[in-house]
Amino acid sequence: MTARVTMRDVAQAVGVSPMTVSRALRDDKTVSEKTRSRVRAVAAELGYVYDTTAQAFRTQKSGFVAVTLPSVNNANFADTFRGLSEAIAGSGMQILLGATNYRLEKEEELVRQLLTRNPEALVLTGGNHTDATRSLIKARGLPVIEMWDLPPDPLGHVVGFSNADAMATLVTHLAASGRRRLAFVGASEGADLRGAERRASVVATAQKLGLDDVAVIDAGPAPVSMRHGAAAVERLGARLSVFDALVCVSDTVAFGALSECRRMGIDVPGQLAITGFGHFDVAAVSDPRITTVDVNARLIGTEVARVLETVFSGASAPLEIEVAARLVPGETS
Amino acid sequence: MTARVTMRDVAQAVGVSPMTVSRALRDDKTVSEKTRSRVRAVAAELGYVYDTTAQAFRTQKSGFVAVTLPSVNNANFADTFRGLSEAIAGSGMQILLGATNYRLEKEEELVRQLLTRNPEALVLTGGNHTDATRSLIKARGLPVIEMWDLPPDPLGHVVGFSNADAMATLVTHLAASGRRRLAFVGASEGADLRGAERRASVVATAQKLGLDDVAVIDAGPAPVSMRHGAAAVERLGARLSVFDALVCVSDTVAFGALSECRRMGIDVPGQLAITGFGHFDVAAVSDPRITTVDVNARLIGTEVARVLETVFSGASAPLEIEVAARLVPGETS
DNA sequence: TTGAAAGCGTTACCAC
DNA sequence: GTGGTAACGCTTTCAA
Repeated sequence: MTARVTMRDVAQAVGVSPMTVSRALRDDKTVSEKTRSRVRAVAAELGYVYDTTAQAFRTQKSGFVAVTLPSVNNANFADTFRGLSEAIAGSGMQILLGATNYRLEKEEELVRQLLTRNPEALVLTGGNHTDATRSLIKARGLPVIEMWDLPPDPLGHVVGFSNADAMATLVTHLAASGRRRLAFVGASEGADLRGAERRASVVATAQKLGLDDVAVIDAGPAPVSMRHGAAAVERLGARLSVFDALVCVSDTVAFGALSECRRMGIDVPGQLAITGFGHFDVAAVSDPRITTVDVNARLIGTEVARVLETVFSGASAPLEIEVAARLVPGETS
Repeated sequence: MTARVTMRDVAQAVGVSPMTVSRALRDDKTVSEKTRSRVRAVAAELGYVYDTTAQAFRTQKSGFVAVTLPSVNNANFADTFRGLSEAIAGSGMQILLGATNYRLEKEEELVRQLLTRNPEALVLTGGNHTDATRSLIKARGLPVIEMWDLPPDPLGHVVGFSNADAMATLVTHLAASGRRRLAFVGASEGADLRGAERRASVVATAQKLGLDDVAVIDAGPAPVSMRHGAAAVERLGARLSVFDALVCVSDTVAFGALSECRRMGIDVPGQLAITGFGHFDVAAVSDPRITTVDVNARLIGTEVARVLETVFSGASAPLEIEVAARLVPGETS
């Protein structure tokens, strides 16, 4: 393991100053064409690797955007991440990713950790944060984007949609086709805040439309998966006949529920409607296709990238970008 | 936006030297208990945030582990990432993640970029890399782990399984239950290298067992999704009756194929067996459950973390850890 | 078109 | 138990 090759080494080999090497490698036009190509050649030959850490230190610009997601293990959030990564790639920014596991305390810990890396911006999922998280961020005064939600009191920029509105549309759709006895299947109270918003909206909308009181079925701790959806339906067993629609917190839960219904010989949508949320592949491909809401997860990522560009180019007024969530009727309702 | 609070500021406020602050914040026992708590209190009061960039620069240790994955948008790789993140969290290492989109040239570009951040180790998916990637890494002499494969000529450590063996087991299973006319459904040649290994193994094993020649069905460019699986079956139409088993490159493709078969009224597994790969949730939950191979994606991540710990604690001999992939019989075969 | 000097915030090392 | 000094590799700034 030989010592690291630095600009100084390259400079020595070429017979110029480190400063000239620095400029040459950045394609600074004030360096003569000839010197630039010499420097490039020698750098390659010596196996020189640029040190971004040193650059970040010197310029006090890390080139990092810190991002927290509840989980990568969720096709929606993964889509957002991909949209963001790909759209941001050109700008030379690196994403520093952390998963909160749907827990605000974990988010706080993560933010604390991420801030020590001097990110130039912070992207958070959702509008709920601990007080400590909020003050950490405010004290730092760096650009923040909250996504996947439309928080009433945003920390900075926002790219999201109204989970409540989206769910209201879904319930209205169910009511229009004659469903009146709804059950909401989601995670236990507490962890999944967007899920909780959806639940509250289902309950409120049903009430407004004069439907029966919504039963809330606890499918387990967040994140709730396909298995949780199936298990919840299995546990309900015969009591399922009380309902004529199962409103699931996500497509994964809905798919689990749908599969279990098949096993139990329940006719979907004949006896029971099932709806999901998120427009996951599984909803579009399953037979029957699951009625769901497309939240445009990928676009959220892309839009966040656009906001970041705006921010880095000097703009300052907080942006609020609402991404449309739309009903995608399937064959389960 | 006030100037950044540094150790110097804290030192001044406490009335000690920056050096003492540095030690105190690291809970160095040579600093008196009293001083340590004073320093902590003042640091909190001033809103001091530790600068990891400066530390990384000074110590020449970045605290980063660079990881490349073909895609985050794949439950298997996401599981590996999660296993790795969670297991590594305690060590204080941060993951620097990049997605290659299943392309070696993109991997090369990523590795180049990631290396400028001085990662202390590099974790790559698969054993195939461009020559440039290989020499970049070798020149740097940093610990490397290749995962998800058992490369014949590894760059360093390995945590993986044999895609070929796993697939051979699956084909043997199909042959044992009387299937003889197999079709392999996967991505187009080129991109998905683990997929290509699986394909080759299916073809070879079928030949060895005296089955009919395997038809290779191109479901599209990697990554192939549920939709691709469904579309491939739809395109086959009546020609599907030529086969008695569909061996799919992944569970997502298998699920798409299964759903389309349902729509077309094809009896699975009566007329046609379907197998997947990866033990995704969808395989275990769907009705019928899909026969698949559990590759223990999460464990791969955990084991990579263990190897990293070993490496960071000073060990040097290349480790090769084989993670068992096992057949998970379902109801589609 | 090129170079010299200074410094970003932290810590290893040695001194006291 | 604490402090002074120097250095990590780069780029800003000013000078030539």
